[in-house]
Amino acid sequence: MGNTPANLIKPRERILETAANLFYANGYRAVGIDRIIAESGVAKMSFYRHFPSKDDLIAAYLQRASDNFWVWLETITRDEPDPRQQLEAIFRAVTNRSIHPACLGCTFMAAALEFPALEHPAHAVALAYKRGVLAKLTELSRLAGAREPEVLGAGLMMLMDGAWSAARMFGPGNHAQHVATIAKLLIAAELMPQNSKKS
Amino acid sequence: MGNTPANLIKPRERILETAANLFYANGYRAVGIDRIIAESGVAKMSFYRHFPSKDDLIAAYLQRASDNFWVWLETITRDEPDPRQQLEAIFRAVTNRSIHPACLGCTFMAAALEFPALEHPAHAVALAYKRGVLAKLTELSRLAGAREPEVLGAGLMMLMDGAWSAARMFGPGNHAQHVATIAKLLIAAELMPQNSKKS
DNA sequence: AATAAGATAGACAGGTCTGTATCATTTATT
DNA sequence: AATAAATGATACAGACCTGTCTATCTTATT
Repeated sequence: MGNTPANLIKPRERILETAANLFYANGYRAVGIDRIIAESGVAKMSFYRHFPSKDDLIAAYLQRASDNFWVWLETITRDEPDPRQQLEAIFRAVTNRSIHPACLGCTFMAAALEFPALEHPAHAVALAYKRGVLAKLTELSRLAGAREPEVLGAGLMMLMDGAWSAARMFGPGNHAQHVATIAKLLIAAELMPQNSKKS
Repeated sequence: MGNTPANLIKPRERILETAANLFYANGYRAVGIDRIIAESGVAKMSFYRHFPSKDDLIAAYLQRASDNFWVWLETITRDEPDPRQQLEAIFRAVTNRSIHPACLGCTFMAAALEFPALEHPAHAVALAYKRGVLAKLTELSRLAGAREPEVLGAGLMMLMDGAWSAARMFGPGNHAQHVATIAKLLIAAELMPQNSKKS
């Protein structure tokens, strides 16, 4: 008895899985260690053996979330033939994810808001992730032939973060449903030199 | 002695002012009642006479922040002759604010992230505010002659929230500096029918 | 089978949080 | 000046939080 699948997974993974759900849905300060321990079915000392402190757990969770995101991005863009279509594919995926009821916004943004200090481990992991996304979008913009890749990259980045914000703030059925359309429009505009002349 | 200006302001205002600074900079759960009381120089019972609970204070603060925002928006758009230029003026102002060192992102977004339940008073006030902004941007888009005002309004809304996110996540000198350029580009694209044809 | 390592269970310490109670003092009203 | 209302200072209760300690039990390794 008691040989439920959950008990066969090692404690560290069970903790990270439980923490992921709780942190994402409720935030970081709102979720206590006791609750994570109770819901993951792990002893307190086992927890502190794997994670010296709550901040360490948060940082580990964010790192795992970051890794997961890059895998997700890779699967999305894998079959797209060129940079422009890769960008458009990314924003179709963002649309699909944003309007899904399970989407509760961006957990990295939540980390930055709850831990304002840039040096805080949680903020640092979140910032590294966001820097990576911005760099990726900028690089794809450059490869797609944008006149000002940094500007287009910044614009797409803001659209993406705005979509996550909409999901959290408005709940299901929010205006992030239009992000793919807007992104496509923006890409088209920045790729046509006649539209990007200075004022 | 002790007649410093701060002591001449009524307790309720001192509390709201202190709470504004602390909540905006640190978040809501991270700031305790005791700290607000200490820094505003008010007795605990005076606090609880004006605000029955911490949640009431948070809601009152957010309502005041919302009022302040609409005043700010009014001053920005007052002298602009037409809807399109009003939109562009808004995003110039967003740029200026985002890149300022004192900008720590959007306090309403922080409220939505720390209080996920849509029914929570803090989230409710934040959501009402965001709905208002989205409606305003959509209305200006419509008046400016956008083919799909809801799409343009949604896009501008996401750009704005993305700019606030950038400010919080990256600190001073972030990619929100390009939001005015991007917004202008997007408006131009959506106002020219040949660019908004369906795929 | 013997030994070492990891996990469980629960009590516990020290701190912080929200909110209440008590009582003296200041300010405003009449 | 007398009275009512608002504020100040501080102690306190009860809950919760992070992290530690001890002692028992299960699982790997050799």
